[in-house]
Amino acid sequence: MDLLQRITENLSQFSKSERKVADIATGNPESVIHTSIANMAAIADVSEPTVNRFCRRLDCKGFPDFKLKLAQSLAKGTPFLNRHVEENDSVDELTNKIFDSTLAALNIARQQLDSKPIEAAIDALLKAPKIAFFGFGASASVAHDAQNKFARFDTPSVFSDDLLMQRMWAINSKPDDVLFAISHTGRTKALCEIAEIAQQNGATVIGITTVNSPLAEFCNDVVSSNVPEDTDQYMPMASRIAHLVLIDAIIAGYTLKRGSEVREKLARIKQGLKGSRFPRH
Amino acid sequence: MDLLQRITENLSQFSKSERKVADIATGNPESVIHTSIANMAAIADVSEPTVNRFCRRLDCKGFPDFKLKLAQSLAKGTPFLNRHVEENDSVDELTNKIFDSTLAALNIARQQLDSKPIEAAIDALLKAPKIAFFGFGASASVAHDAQNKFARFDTPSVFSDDLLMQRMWAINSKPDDVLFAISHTGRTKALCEIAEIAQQNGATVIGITTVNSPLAEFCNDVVSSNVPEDTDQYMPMASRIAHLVLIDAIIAGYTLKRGSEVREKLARIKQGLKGSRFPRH
DNA sequence: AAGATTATGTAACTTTACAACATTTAAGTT
DNA sequence: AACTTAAATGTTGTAAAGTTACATAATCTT
Repeated sequence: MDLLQRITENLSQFSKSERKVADIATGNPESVIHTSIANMAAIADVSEPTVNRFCRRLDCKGFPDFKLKLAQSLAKGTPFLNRHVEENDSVDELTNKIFDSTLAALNIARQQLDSKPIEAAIDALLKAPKIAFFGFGASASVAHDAQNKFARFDTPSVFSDDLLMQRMWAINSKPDDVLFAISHTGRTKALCEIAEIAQQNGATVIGITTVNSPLAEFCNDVVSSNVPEDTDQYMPMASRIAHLVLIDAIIAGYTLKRGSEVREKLARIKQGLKGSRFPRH
Repeated sequence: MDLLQRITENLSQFSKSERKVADIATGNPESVIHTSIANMAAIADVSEPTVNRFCRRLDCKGFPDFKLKLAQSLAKGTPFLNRHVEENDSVDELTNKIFDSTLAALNIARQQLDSKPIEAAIDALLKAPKIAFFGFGASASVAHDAQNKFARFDTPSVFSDDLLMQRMWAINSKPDDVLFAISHTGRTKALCEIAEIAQQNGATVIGITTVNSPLAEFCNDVVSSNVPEDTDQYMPMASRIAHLVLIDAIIAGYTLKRGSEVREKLARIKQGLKGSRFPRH
């Protein structure tokens, strides 16, 4: 876990002098990583061994090791999840903030990942006669992306953001057919209806959505991203990226389980696409 | 810039012995950061001062400073870029690898970011009478996503992955109209044609693509993600995520420059969408 | 308040990194 | 090809940094 964070969280287990050291470390980590233990001890007004003991208490081998880990903690940067764009930001600042918060959101999603639903999704896909990817609004493009990838396999797949088309597919669905219902909030009424209809016809409904949402009720399997809700200020940003990556993982697993023969086909498809492109010089 | 990357890029400026040191540093950075200069010299089979000189050549104050920067470089996580999924990976491993490599790719894109083209894109959008988002294959869903976001503003915008529709728009385009041409490789022939037609009609063509690609030739502004080409094994994965985030940044900047009145409208739109959803309990 | 326990500092010791100088190797030059 | 010059690499010695072991001071128990 992050060292700087660990220092602030475990302040209680430090002694009086050690806390002085902790204050210096958290207050000015940038300069601490370039300082000697003697200097550090002088600034904190404690003895050198105290600084050393402080490091050990944090599971570091010694002061140099502490500096190393502190440097890494700094490099990783604070989880910039809540760095919202502000009025007077320059384009450069703003771009970095957008990247930062996306990275932070993905990181959180990664850490809270549960692979079981993903595994279940892969198993369902392996025996699916046909597959559909449905979503509305921002989730429509996620569904679009997913279908684009599945178009490379031999199992028939469709994408739609059209309410009636979706409904028709759902009514025509048969057991083992797989429907991906994509929605960040899981509260889109129309999609819940579609999921319900599909499920009534025996299809396997996989929700790329939030657990405990209305949509989750109608899903046989819920793949959740756990991206904090307040990430997306005016429109979906980080949440849909997490959805895309989750689908990437499902596809990677599906590709793997389909065996080497399918992977060769994929390589051939990639090769075949080159005809539509200018060759590299 | 990233130290590990700088070592591999500047291999030429190192002497023979220094290159031995570079090999050890890049080959096993994890253990190097916990080693003394004496040990490092022994492993590389050179003298200690050679190691020291190697560090200085990389603008480090000395060996400890080098270790510090190396540790930071590791913490940023660049090395996970090439973590390809393998045959016997469990679903859990594989999912983590997909997340890791996506994060790594985004990180690189972030570090090598040039905000000037983004700024230019925002300026072009601000005076655009109408906007189009075109792309094929995986980039079609990126274009789809971008249009979905722009639908919230008052400027007319379209998305298409249909060759003829795109061509019609391009022919009908007028000065100041903005066309987003999205393609990772920048080698899709059809898209190059469209871009050329649009440009001939005076439209501003913004490429979300690779610099120096054929497509870039027909663009007034190229927003590039700099994601390494070999990231995507069978189908686009990391590259398109970077494109999405770049577009997010453009939209964020556009939203900001449009002023508070537009932001209020966005908030109202978000509010208005709630009618299509189940309320939160 | 005496003894036990914990916290902190002092001093000696070890390791580490670096500078100055020496030697080797490579590259020009006549 | 032999000599000259410059660059690269290594050797030795030293100052600084970090750590250990021990001593002293502060704090807590009963």
